[in-house]
Amino acid sequence: MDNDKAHFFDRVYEVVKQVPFGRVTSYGAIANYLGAAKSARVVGWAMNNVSDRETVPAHRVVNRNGLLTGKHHFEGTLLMQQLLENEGIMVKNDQILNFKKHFWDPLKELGEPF
DNA sequence: TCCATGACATCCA
DNA sequence: CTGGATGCCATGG
Repeated sequence: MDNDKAHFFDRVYEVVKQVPFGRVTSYGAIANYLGAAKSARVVGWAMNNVSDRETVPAHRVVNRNGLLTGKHHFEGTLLMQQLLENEGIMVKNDQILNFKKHFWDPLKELGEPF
């Protein structure tokens, strides 16, 4: 297997791990931070392929609309919402309220990797 | 190698 | 707001 391509997944994991408590980010933001804004789909794939759910808070990663599109991939349909609410994030109708307020942009917080 | 799918994003009707 | 279509990259049959 080519390690170069596999690095992309690890990159996603690292960024997600750096997401602070009570904050959320989007697939596109992570992809953009990695310099592949168009590869947002691959970011989601990395979440699905993630082995360490304990270290990788995938529940803090949602789509650009703040919608919990990936909640179906968790154990319970409400598990993802429960985890977010547990962090003080209000979720209504599978959508994060004040998403912009809880939004955590790696490019803005961590700064550009270059 | 080609085709289909996916936890996305963007555009257009 | 909703739905369809397109683009992107990676994985699997």
